[in-house]
Amino acid sequence: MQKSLELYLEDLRSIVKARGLKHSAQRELILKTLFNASCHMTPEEIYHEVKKENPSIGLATVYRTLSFLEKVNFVSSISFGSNGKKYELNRGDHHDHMICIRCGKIIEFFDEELERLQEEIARKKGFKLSSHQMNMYGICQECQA
Amino acid sequence: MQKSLELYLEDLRSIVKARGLKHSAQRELILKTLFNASCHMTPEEIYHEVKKENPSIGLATVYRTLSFLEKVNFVSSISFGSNGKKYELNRGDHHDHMICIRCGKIIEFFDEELERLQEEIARKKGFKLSSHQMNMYGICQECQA
DNA sequence: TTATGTGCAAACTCTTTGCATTACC
DNA sequence: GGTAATGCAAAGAGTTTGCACATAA
Repeated sequence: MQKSLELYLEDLRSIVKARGLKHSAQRELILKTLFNASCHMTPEEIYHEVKKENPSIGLATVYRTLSFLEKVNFVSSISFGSNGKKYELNRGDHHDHMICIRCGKIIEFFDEELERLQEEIARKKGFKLSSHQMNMYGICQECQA
Repeated sequence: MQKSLELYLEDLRSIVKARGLKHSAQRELILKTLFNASCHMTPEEIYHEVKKENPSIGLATVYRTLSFLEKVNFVSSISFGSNGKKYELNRGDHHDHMICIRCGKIIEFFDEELERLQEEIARKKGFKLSSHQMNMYGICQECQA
């Protein structure tokens, strides 16, 4: 069962309240946009999407909100070197990424053994793992054709 | 046995010649700097280091050279989101990274099972793997103290 | 009323590019 | 002599910040 948008919004409101911050329509709109997204989005893409519903929103608000949402663990980002980041909503189902170097497509996957192995490697080095990111670069099935 | 600087330079010269390009002292100096580096370096750090030996070198040359060296697989980079990249010489021994989110230290590691698992996951998805990058974020042993 | 959030524009950082000049082959 | 490489400065892209105003509590 997937977590609903309503639940995300409720959780966001609790966090906002708990931190003594204020409710904001923009923040919720950005969260909603990420909820509806079927793929990873750049800040610019989010900005354009959000503008459809609220034309007066500023790009800075998108950046500020994304930083906030990442800090409170609502979203994750993937870095693309000097080409910036892409964001996605944390849907509770952790996964890693295969990135096609030809068409840019991102394929998500989850592998239990991989997760277990990572924990083990970190433990061996005395490293307290908080998160990880595994990116596999290569050519996807379609682009090979 | 580690590959010597001389060998790196020889290999670089063959590649340069094979591509009909020209020898350049700057390129070799940058390669040498990466060879001597004990840790990952930003373009800026490389620039400052290289400047000690050749004060007239330009930052653009560093960027151009790093792009070239990465393209011919002499160096690898790690992305730090909007904070740019860090480079390291490819010493033939592939490894992954643990990055301390407190002090920024990068710990390298290699795990055979992890490598094998990655190949397997890619194969299952019909993905033709060309490289991967596994970054584990957390707190290193010293910072935990 | 008071502090947070916003929108705008300017500032900043990292990186790339255009161009005249230099260096290699 | 011809072409690649360089150094410089300017341009670009992505992101952050200062500030006045708007808005939630």
